[in-house]
Parts: sequence; structure tokens; C-alpha cells
Amino acid sequence: MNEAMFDFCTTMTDEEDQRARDLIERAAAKWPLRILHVLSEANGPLRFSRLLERVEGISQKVLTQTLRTLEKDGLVIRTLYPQVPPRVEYELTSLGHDLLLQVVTLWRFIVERLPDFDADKAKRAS
Amino acid sequence: MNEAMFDFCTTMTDEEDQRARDLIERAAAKWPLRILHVLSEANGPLRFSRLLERVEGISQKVLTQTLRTLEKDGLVIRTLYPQVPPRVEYELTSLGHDLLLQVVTLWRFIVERLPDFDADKAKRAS
DNA sequence: CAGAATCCTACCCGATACTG
DNA sequence: CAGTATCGGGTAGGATTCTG
Repeated sequence: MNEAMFDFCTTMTDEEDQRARDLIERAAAKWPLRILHVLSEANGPLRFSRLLERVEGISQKVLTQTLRTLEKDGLVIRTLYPQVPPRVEYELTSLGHDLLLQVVTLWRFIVERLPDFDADKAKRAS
Repeated sequence: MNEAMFDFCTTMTDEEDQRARDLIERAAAKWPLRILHVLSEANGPLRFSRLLERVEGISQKVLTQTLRTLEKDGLVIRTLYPQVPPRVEYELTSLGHDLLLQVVTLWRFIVERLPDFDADKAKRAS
């Protein structure tokens, strides 16, 4: 069962493993999930300044940085409208949406078992 | 559908949300998943030095630190056998095992769609 | 408006001793 | 064996200022 569970691990190359690992690490960092969530709630494109408002606590610099990374990873699309003043919109890709769905599943699992995520309780239960 | 997807978000308190977020961030950091995976493969308790060998590249200090965090989060159990020289064993809790199962699901999703995780391809597909 | 550039700080992590 | 203690480099992220 443990073997079956990790079967797919043996069928992937080291490079695939490393890329997946990197993606998870980047996506689970401080801000990316919040940004994806806000974009998902918006249910459509959002301007940079809207994101800056709605992702509470993020700085302009880090928002820019993180959006660039999300774009490189194929999770959001950046659209520049060449106007003065400039207008830039960000929206989820379908991949970004699907990934968020997966993460929400994990999220729900954690929230449901939140009482267990405590050392003493876990010790007693095992 | 987007609403249904995030229904549970509205039913949880801010504190629950924050705790879940923190747990994901900690678990998805550089080393924790590797450690959990190694413990899962071992299919039983492992001594500190075995972990140090099998979690390739980790330093002794960071392994200790990370194990402490995993223990606090209820994902591993630390058992000290008061001998000389001391012997300490770590093993997955059932919660740790379950969490790893969830993460592996996510992992598989990412590996399967790895070709999509690329900005240009995603842009063309959308 | 949407950023780029700069400065600064805190923290993570690795390497290296040392200890019960 | 399984740590703790200490030092140092690298980096993520915040605050601020400037610009097309």
C-alpha cells in the first residue's frame, strides 16, 4: 500500500521530481496562494492595484516579484494594455485554477483535522 | 462552482485559516516533505543518524530543527531511549501519513501536468 | 498606474566546533 | 549518538523613492 502510494515516484525522472518539488515550494511560499485565491474570487482579470489592495499586507515589490514567478510557472497571465497611464491585468490560467482546486482539497483536509495538528494530541492518539 | 469550491473557506474562522496556511507553508518548506517521505518509505521508526544519511544533503542542525517542528505540528513522533550512547527514533504519526497521502495526490497532479507548467505553453492554451 | 531601483533588516541555512 | 552553540553568507521581504 505504501508501495502503491509512491509507485508514480519511481516512474518519474529525477528532473521531473525536482521540478515538481520546486513548484510546490514556490507555490506554498508566503504569498502565492493568497494571490491565486484572490484572483479566483475575482472570477476574472484584476488590475495590479486591485491585487495590491486585496492581498492584504503585501508590498508592491513582492507582489510584482511573485506575479512574475506565477507567470513563469504558467499559473497566471499578464496582459499589458499599452496606454497612458498603463493598465495591466492579471488572471488565472486554467492550470492555475486547477492547481488551486487541488490545494483547496489539501486545505480542507488540514482544516478538518486541525485539532489533530498538535503534538500532544497526536501522541496520545497513536 | 467557484463559490461551492470555497464554501468551506467562509465557514472557518480567521484563526483556523491562518493555522492551516502556516502549516502548509511549514510543510512545503525545503526539507519537511523529504523527511516525511523517507519516514514513510522506512515503514517504521528511524534513528536520527539514519535520517541524516537518507535525507540527502541536509545538515545535522537543520534536520534537528525540522524534526522539532514536525513534532510540534503532530506529524512525527520522537522517542528517546535513555541509554548511553543515546538512541532516538522518529516515526510518522497517522496524521503525518495522511497528510503525506494528500500531498502525494497534489504531487501526482503536478507531475502529470508538468508540460503545462510553462508560461508560453499556458498562454497558447488559454 | 505599474513598476524599477535602492537600502535595510531578519531569518534561513550551512559549516564548524563542542558536549552528555 | 544525538544533539547544542556559535559564526557567517545568502536571501526573502519591507519601506521608501523615483520613473515612463
